[in-house]
Amino acid sequence: MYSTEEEFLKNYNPDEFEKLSMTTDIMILSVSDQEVSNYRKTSKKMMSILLVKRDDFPYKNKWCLPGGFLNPSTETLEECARRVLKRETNLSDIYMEQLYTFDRIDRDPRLRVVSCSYIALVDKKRLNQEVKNASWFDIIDIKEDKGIVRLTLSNGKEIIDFSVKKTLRKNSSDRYSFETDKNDSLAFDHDIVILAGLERIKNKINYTDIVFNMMGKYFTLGDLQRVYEVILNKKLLDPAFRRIIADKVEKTDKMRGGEGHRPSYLYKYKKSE
Amino acid sequence: MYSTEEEFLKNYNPDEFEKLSMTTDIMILSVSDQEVSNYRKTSKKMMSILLVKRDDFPYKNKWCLPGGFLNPSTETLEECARRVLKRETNLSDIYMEQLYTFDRIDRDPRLRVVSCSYIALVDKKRLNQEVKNASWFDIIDIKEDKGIVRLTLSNGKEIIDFSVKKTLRKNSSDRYSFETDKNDSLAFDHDIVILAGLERIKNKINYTDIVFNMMGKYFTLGDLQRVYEVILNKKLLDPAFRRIIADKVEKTDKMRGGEGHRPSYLYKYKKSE
DNA sequence: TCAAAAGTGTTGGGAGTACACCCATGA
DNA sequence: TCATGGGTGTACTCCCAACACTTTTGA
Repeated sequence: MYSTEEEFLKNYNPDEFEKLSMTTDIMILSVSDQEVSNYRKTSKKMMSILLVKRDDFPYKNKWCLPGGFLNPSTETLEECARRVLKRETNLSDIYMEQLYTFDRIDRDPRLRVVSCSYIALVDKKRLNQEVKNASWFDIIDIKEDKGIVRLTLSNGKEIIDFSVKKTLRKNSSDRYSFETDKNDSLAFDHDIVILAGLERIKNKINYTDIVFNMMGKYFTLGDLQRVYEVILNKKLLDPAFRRIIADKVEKTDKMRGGEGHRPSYLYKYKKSE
Repeated sequence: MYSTEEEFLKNYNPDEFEKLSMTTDIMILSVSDQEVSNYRKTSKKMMSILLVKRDDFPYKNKWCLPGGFLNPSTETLEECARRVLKRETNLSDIYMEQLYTFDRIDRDPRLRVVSCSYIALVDKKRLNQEVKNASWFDIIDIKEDKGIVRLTLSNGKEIIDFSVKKTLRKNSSDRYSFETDKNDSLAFDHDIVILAGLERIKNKINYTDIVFNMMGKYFTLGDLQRVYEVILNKKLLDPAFRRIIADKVEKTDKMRGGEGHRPSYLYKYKKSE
């Protein structure tokens, strides 16, 4: 192989190389409310991911994250990702960050594809456009047992599940590496992308303000807390939670009532300059 | 542009696309000792980065991170990075992790190149091979002022410096994005890669055991503390530091003396569970 | 003898945990 | 009236910052 650009260019012959393509794949994450029978209870929150149903050959009837090929002559990866995001949500101002570049050599049997994955967070209520083949899946269950994480997703009509092996990487490394355990429903390595994405959000929620990208302008502290709880996958104590987020939110004089219990003040996000 | 693989493949014509290439660029980081005059004092530690001098046209006499082109038909990005690492250090068991994928569209004026960058941590004392054109640069100064980070590097003969603008990304985002402020010495966008890499290490040192990849088998707690201090760029208090790392290290019965002050026990890394 | 680093004990404050409690609502 | 969530006060624990202090060495 060529080590320097000089060498590379000197020997550059397009036909000698197998063609290389890149895609961006985006995990668009939001939070949805599950309606509940008891008039007193608050609605249960769940994380949801936007998936697209494929109808082309090797992946017929599988679901995958929205994605698109990079056009190397006109756009950057981020621009490519934004283009996909616009196509799927019709919005341009969504929070988005690069997640990881995945490139298992056989991830697509037809082409050598390197995929740069992104995470996007959005308030589902902002979306109005129905996109062909796209559907929101709620994460109705996450179980972790002996390093195997099992996810169950549902879009109301169809239930899919898959499991991923989560291992600490060898030799005083840091985080986890993921490996498919069982996956019949998602195309490519998108099971891994989703797990890595959820892990990232789980970490970041503690030291950043990213949650507010999934909230509307006004929200109750109970709502906010339930979003935290579903992302962290654990119950939080009310007083503790309120103290922690106290300086990130601003109380308004609006209230929300009519819910079978004491009404609550609405808050809004307070940017800490 | 094509949105799905199906569309893409149907229209696939290699000549229509500008060729896309990928490289891996690796920030190989280590810690070096600066000899000191006073026989009592311990040697000052500094972070060092391995840079390669270029002698090809557009970058003649500029320095850059070691890197290499991906061969799409035979290797993954990680394998490509390991190949580069082996070439530069002659070692195969170095700690390495993916950093970020950079792809400014004009980062290389001759080709559309997407670069996937990696960080590698190594104990400099393990290296014996001299590599042509490669040289270790010590970070002799880091200054941050009004969002501009200025780095000064020296390899003993040559001093280079550059500065990078560090901004919080818009709209309740999380971390920083970097942008070149002034850079006459490094090729491509490697100033950004270095800053992003240092930032990553600085964060990770607190919640992982990555430091030990830069340490020899046996070390004193003073040495270890000084490595933390140079990475975090601040002084730590001895008792606090010892408590924090207490369960990560194991005391041995070896000692190091002959240094003009009380000798110290040597410790080794203790893998947790 | 003494400067420098090795190494340890003690105290105080701030953050998170846990629990107890009261308030307001609509069916 | 009462189940339910909204909302607040307080006591306790644990971690870490800060400081004080002793020990050991080579020139």
